[in-house]
Amino acid sequence: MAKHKKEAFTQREQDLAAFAKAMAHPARISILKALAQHNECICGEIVEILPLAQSTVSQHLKELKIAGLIDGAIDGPRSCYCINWKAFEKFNQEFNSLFNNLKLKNEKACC
Amino acid sequence: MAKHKKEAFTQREQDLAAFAKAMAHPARISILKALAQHNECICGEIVEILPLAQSTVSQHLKELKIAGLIDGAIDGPRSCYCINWKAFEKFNQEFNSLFNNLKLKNEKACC
DNA sequence: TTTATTTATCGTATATTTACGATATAAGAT
DNA sequence: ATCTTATATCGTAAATATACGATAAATAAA
Repeated sequence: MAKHKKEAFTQREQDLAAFAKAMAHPARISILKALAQHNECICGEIVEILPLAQSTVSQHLKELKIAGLIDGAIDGPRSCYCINWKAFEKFNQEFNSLFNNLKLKNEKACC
Repeated sequence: MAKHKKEAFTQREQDLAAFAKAMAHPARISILKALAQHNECICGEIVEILPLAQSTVSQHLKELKIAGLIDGAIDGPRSCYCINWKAFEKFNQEFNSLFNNLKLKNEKACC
């Protein structure tokens, strides 16, 4: 009885949650940061930046790619990743429309 | 060998990841949305909104509270929750400083 | 062709998350 | 005092996530 009930929620809720989930690990934040700081794709440097085994980094990269936060291209024996800015833009909009717009009205906390 | 290595990352990375993790489930997004739309605390209505058992909702609320995204006050037999706007403000700033600022420079994707 | 290099995937052990029902707790209502 | 209502916590089963080493795959270099 631990089957996820994610289908029971709206698509927007699921999408926002999926984006958040992709960022829900410091290693992935670190990867995203490294990619965001480079204008060009990074190929192998990421493995050296992170304190994790190569296979683990590869797994994190895969998750980020599946979630759509990064794009990747295979370039010979090496791969090439970069931030998918469109996905971030969409997340930002969703996040703001959910919270920041409401914040202006409801600034005063009640507990 | 599945021990988390979160300590190996910076505090900011861990904090951002922890915030994202709290939002990484549609049920919690739904709870946050409901709370954000109300200026006053919702007590029991949340359980009725969600398609989940009362105990499960309570568990999600607890996670959100521990992560600091919501505040809660016990008021007799019922509880009272509301958004912690300060935490959202902080997250927004961190997120923007990590990604949106960089985005302006690196708009052009490369793969 | 063989060898080296780089990255992805597989197998697997452990940890964490998710969900539920059952039960405890705490205060108001009767 | 007892019953009702609202919420939290416990126990637990199943699902997912995390990490690593080993290995595969794919190209470049020799």
